[in-house]
Amino acid sequence: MPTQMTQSDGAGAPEEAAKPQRADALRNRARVLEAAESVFAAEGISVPVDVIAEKAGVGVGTLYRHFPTKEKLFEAILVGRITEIAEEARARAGADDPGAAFFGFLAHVVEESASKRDLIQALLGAGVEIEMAVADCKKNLEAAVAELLAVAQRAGAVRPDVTPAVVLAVVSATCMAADHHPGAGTGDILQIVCDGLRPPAPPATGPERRA
Amino acid sequence: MPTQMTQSDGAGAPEEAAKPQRADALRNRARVLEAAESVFAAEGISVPVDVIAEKAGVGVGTLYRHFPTKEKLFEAILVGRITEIAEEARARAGADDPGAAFFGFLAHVVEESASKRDLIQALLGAGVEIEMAVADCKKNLEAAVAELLAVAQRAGAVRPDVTPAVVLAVVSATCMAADHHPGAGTGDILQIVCDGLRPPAPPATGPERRA
DNA sequence: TGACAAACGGAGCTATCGTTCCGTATAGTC
DNA sequence: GACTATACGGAACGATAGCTCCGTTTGTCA
Repeated sequence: MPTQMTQSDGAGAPEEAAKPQRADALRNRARVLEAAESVFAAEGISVPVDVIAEKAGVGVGTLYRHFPTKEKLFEAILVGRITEIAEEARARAGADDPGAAFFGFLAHVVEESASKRDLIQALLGAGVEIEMAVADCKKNLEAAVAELLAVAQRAGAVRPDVTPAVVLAVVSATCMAADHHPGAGTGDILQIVCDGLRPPAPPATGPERRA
Repeated sequence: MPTQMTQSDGAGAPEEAAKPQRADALRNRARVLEAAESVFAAEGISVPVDVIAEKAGVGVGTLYRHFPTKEKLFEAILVGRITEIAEEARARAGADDPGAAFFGFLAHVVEESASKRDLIQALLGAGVEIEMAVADCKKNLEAAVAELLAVAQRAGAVRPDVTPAVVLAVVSATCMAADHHPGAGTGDILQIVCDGLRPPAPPATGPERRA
C-alpha cells in the first residue's frame, strides 16, 4: 500500500497546518484505499463505489469524505502505482549491466501490472479522464524510463532509435495483451517485444531488418 | 460496410423462410449499421444508443427492432470487422513472398484498426461480454492467421516458436498502444514487434537473444 | 385507391450509479 | 463523566442510459 495523499490540498491556497485527524478517520481512509486498490485491480474502474465501501467496511458517506469523487480515489491509487514503477526504474538505472537492468525492468512492470485491470485501463486511457496529478506522475515516469533507456542504449543493449514514449507504449501494450489473451503466454509476448527492442545484430547478415 | 446479418435467427428453431422485408426496413437497418460503425469507432462502445439512432436518422425504437440489444448491434459490427481481417489473412496466405505477406498483413491490420476504438476495446475485452458469435468469428480469424503464419515460418521469415495466439495478442497490443500513445509513432511500435517476431539472425553472433 | 400488415418514432419506464444530506455515534479533551 | 468537534452511515436524490410500448405512418399488394 504505497498510496498516500494529503486529503485536501486545494490548488492555489498556501495552507500549511495539516490539522491532525482523528484515529478512526485515518484508519478508515486506509481501509478505503486498500479496498479500492484490490477491487479496481480485479474489476476495473467501472465498479460501483458501493462495492468499494462495502469491502472497506464503511459507508459511502465515509468514502466520500475522504475522496471527493470516485475519480479522485482512483487517481490516488494510480499515482501510487505509477510512482512505484518510476522508483523501480530509477533504482535500476545505476546497475552494473544496463541491458539486463532495462529488460529486467520491463519484465518487472509486466509481471507487476498483470491482472491489474485498472492500471492497464488507465495506461490505455480507456474511459478515464487524465487528471493533472496523474499527468505529472506520468511525466515523472517517463523521465525515469528515459534515464534507464539512455544507459542501456549507450551500452548497446537497446536500439538507438527507441524513445521513452515508445518504451512506455510497448510496455503497456504488453500488459494489456497478456491480460486479455490468456492463450498467449505473457513471457512469449514479452520475449518478442524485448528482442524487437534489441539492436539488429552487430555487423549483420540476416534477412532484411528495418524497412 | 461488409457487416450483414440475418436479423432474427433464433437458436434452435430450424426456421428457414427468410420472409422478405420492407424496403424502408432494409434501408434503415443499413443506416443504423453504418452509423453505429462510425460512432463506435470514434467514441468507443460506451456511446448512448440515442446518439447512434440520431446519426442514423431513425428513432431508437427502430434501432431496437433491428437489433434486440445494444450489445447485439455491436456484435454485428464486430463480426463484420473480424471477418474482414480474416479474409485479408487468407488472401495473403498464397503470396509469393511469405515473409512479406505476413508482415504486410500485420501492418495492414494495424493501419486499418487505428482509430477504431471499438475494435480495440473489443479485442481488449474491456467491458464487453464475448458473445458466441464473436467467439466463433475469432476462431475463424485465428485459423486464417495460423495458415499465414505457418507459411511464413516454413519460409524462415518468422520464429518457429511463435503461435497464432501470440500473433493476435501482439497485433491487438500494437493497435492499442498506437491508439493511446500518440507520442510513440505507430510505425515505430510495429517495427519493434515485427523485428521481435523475426528469427534471431541465422547462425548468430550478436548479444544473447532468447533467454 | 383502399386496406392492412409492417415498420416507425420517441415519450417514458426502470435500473444503475455517483453524490449529497443529515441524524447519530464516537474520539479526544478537561 | 460530560462536552463537543469530528466523523460515520446509509437513505434518498438526480442524472444517465438501456429498453419498451403504443399511437402514427408507410410500403405493398390487389
